[in-house]
Amino acid sequence: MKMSGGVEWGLHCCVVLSGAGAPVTAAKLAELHDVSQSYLAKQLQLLSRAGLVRSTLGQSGGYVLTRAANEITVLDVVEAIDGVQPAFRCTEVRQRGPMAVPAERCDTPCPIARTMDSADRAWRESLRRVTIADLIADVNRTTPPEILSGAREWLRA
Amino acid sequence: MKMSGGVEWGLHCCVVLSGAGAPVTAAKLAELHDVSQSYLAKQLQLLSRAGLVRSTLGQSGGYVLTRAANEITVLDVVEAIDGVQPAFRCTEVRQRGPMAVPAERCDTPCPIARTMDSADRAWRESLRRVTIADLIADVNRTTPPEILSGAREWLRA
DNA sequence: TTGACTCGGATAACTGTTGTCCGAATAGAA
DNA sequence: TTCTATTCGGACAACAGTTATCCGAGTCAA
Ligand code: SF4
Ligand code: SF4
Repeated sequence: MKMSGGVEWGLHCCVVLSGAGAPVTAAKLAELHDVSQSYLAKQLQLLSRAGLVRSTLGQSGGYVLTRAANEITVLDVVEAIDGVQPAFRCTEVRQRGPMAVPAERCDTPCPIARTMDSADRAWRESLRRVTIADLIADVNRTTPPEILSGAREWLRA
Repeated sequence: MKMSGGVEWGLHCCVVLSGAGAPVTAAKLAELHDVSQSYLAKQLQLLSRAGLVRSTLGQSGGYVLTRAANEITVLDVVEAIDGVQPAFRCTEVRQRGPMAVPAERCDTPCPIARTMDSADRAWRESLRRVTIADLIADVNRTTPPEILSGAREWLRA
């Protein structure tokens, strides 16, 4: 089980975008994080489709957040990039084989599916509690100020 | 993000093994669930390595649970088959690029990694609360008795 | 009007998962 | 004790999903 690595990039991009007032291009973001700009573009497309960021075309274009940082949860980003379907997918094994349970008795989800679903919900709920604003606050507290201002300056250039 | 489909089979096998007093072969389990016996064997190997089941070779051999059903949690099975490493893996983006944070300042995990780790722990904790015995109790409650006894009889043959 | 710059979706390479096979080891029967 | 039928175990391919890339359509500023 492996989550898309693009989630990490997406979260970093949201944090950076929140700090920069002007639109930032995908190329800039890619260079700042030293990752493939083509692939990062794909992740930004996903964020755009989910309505988390808005893209501006043409010169001096780029990406901007559509909402305030405290209105975007980590779960929003994860679901935008990694998808919304849960990790566990039941294949209805109980309806196959010689001792199959008839389909009309399978109206209620089996205990296995319920357990997995409950765990998945706990996971998502945990991610929903943290917003981009929380991340920013933590970054501001733990990162040397000269690096923060330097990065902001580098973005503007 | 997708969990190994073998988890579902592994859980079903644990439930079945708990009901059968005698060792059950991989071929029987595969036919009962109507899945590839070669691939199911692979999953059973993983359960064996994790110490959840014990294999007996030779004639009248097969698999048996090593512990009581209420001593085996769903998390045990998941971790045995799907692995123990969390879905999110940090690539330390912050140490790369023009505005890299120096490595000596990265002693504490960043907020993103902490958030993901917390959610992963909540997920695992939720799975740890349910045991195979709980699953069995639920199955006994919701499955027609004739199918249960029929399956047990079919296994013996 | 021009022009250059932006994102967007369609297109390949790669890693991880799924599925299969045959050999080593064992328990029971002769 | 020997032999054989039967079992599991790890090594070997096929598939899918993820990762990475490219070029064209559309847009804003000059
Ligand atoms: S018993 Fe549960 S996990 Fe198994 S096939 Fe049915 S719904 Fe899926
Ligand atoms: S900031 Fe967090 S998620 Fe990003 S690279 Fe560093 S540790 Fe990983």
